[in-house]
Amino acid sequence: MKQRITLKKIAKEFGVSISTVSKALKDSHEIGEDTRKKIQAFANYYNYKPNSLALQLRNQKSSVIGVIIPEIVHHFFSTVIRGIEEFANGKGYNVMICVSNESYEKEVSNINVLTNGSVDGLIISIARETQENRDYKHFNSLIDDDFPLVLFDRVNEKLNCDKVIIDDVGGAYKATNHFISTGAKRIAMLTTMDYVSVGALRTKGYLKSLNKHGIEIDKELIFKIDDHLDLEAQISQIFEGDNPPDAILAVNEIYAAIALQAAKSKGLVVPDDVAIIGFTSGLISKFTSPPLSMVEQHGYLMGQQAAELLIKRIESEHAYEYKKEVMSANLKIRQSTKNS
Amino acid sequence: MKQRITLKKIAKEFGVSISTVSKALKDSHEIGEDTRKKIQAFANYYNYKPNSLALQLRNQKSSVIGVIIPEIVHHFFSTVIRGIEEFANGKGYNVMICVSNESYEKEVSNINVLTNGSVDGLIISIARETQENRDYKHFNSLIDDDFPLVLFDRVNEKLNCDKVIIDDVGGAYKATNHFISTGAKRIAMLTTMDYVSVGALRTKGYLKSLNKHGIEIDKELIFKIDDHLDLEAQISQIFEGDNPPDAILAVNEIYAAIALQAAKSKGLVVPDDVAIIGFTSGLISKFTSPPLSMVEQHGYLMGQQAAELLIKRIESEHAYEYKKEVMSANLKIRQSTKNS
DNA sequence: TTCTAGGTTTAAAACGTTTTAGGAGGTTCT
DNA sequence: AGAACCTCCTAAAACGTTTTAAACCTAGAA
Repeated sequence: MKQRITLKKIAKEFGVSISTVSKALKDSHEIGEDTRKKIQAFANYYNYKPNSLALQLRNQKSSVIGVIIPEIVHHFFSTVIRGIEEFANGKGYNVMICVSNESYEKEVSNINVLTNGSVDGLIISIARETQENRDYKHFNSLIDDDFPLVLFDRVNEKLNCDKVIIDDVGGAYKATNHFISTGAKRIAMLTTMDYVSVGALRTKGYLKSLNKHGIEIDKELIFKIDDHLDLEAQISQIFEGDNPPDAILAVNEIYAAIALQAAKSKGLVVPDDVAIIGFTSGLISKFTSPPLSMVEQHGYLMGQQAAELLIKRIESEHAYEYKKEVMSANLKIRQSTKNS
Repeated sequence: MKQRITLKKIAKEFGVSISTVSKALKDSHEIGEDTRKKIQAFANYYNYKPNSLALQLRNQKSSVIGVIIPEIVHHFFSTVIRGIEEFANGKGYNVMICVSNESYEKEVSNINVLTNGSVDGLIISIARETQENRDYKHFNSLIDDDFPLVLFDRVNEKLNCDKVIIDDVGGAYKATNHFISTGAKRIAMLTTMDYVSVGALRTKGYLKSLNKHGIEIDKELIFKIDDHLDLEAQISQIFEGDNPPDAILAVNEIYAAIALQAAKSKGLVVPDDVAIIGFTSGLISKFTSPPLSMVEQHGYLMGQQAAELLIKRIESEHAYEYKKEVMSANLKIRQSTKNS
């Protein structure tokens, strides 16, 4: 790669000092007009751009935001990144992405790498393995150092920092209410293992709705899927019992789509025999047949919110109390549910 | 945020010089054992990490790879990023993502920001608007400076740099052959405007197959969709003519899925009345009914390839000729096509 | 005693930038 | 003539690190 032009080289070229060049390029009145013009023309010709590393070092600020997500090939997360990216860019920040790949190890090492000065703050959604282990010391040490940190979607309530989450309880509550009001009697919950925070919260909303309507809870109707095992096999179990559900609330888009396929392959008609709602932010649900009713997750807004919280934190001189933003989750009815 | 500990502070603490501290932390034999141990213990206690900005400045190397993609909420691109991320991390690099949002302006400004020293090289997929305008001077100036650059998927043949592309011609050729061998007579091509490089190439493969089989080309069967307008409306036109196609090759997953919906809403049976194949890398095609046959795009491998080419280029001392890697695109038959 | 060798430590430059404080040289005012 | 004030420019410090060259001891050898 060709050597880039620096202030030093320009200074040498004209036999002036580095500071003269620096000021000339800033159009400072301290520098005589002809010197200024000469230097500007030269710098322009050689396409001078200040080295941002040097600037960052001097200013003790990188104007880069680090983002650590469990997985990037995932519609929801990429939507969030989009929101972060857009908001951050508008404020003059760039975005550096790392993927923890759901691994505790990698989450820790990503945090280590990014906090070595290359990043002014961090936006993170916690890895599955970390939630499983309940080991949050890497986050706590960040917090102890007052390092700007925003957690989103997969958060831990005990961590003392800014957070932005979806109203998981509310979304599941609304969905379950909708099932009940359209006549469903046996509503199944298709969820994750308990340690995944969103799975637990959505189940909570489901239970809340059943309770409110005085419907007895049947544990046989709560299916906890293990992501490490075969999804299709586990999900098709739903229809094996002798008293199968007439409605299914799925904790994410893939589960919902697989449940739909399984139902159809059992010869069941959706939504007449069984209605389905999934939490989603993806495109799949639009193209299944019938298209899936869903609880919409506004990833884009979530990303914007997270970036806004983070940048405020980065740019504020003094400490202030941590905020928790809750994004509402609304129901989008398509054809996998009956009309009320 | 708390001030981070630096060599200078440690040096002050012990009344020694900065170089002593630096060497002590590197376990250099030049430093006496007791001094070394003392300093190491102290640094460890205060969790000293070298400031990477300072290192980057000194070493004239950031170990960061910049990636500019047209859109991140897109299964194919996020898969590519995943491949880049994984390969780059393995080689000790981090990844910085920018989204051009298909805009020429933003592509230029992203390149400007990233090449200010914050990034050792760039991996880019060209924005639609840039392809539309045929204005590649920002790329050419990068190339003139010998700045490490790899283009992927949406490339321009005239640009003199490393490239990795999918065998678009071959993929479309195979898909069209499959249609012909399963008895299709009127094969439609559902593609983009000509300026999108992949659209043009896939159409080329389609034409090549027709030519080889001595099938006359019917321009009425080539539908060029304008991404700026309503997709559903344009795509449903396919079935309006009085001699509609019995097979459709779609240039991407969304077009294929919409074509499928349109066919079904016309009362056509897929694949009996009309067969469909789409270029895809997403999840949608798996969950439509019937699931879509597809030309698989190996985004993950593509990302790895791109990262490998780039890092080789970054780390090589001397110039060498530019490479073009072509990833093969194979056909995955599901239920939207007849069996041969 | 003086020299040498070896062990331990430091000064200084380098990476590229900005900024504060000040210096040179001229003009103007008293 | 001397003071005061411009205009134009520069030196040097600062950000945090690594590394080369050199300096300072002390012990042992001559």
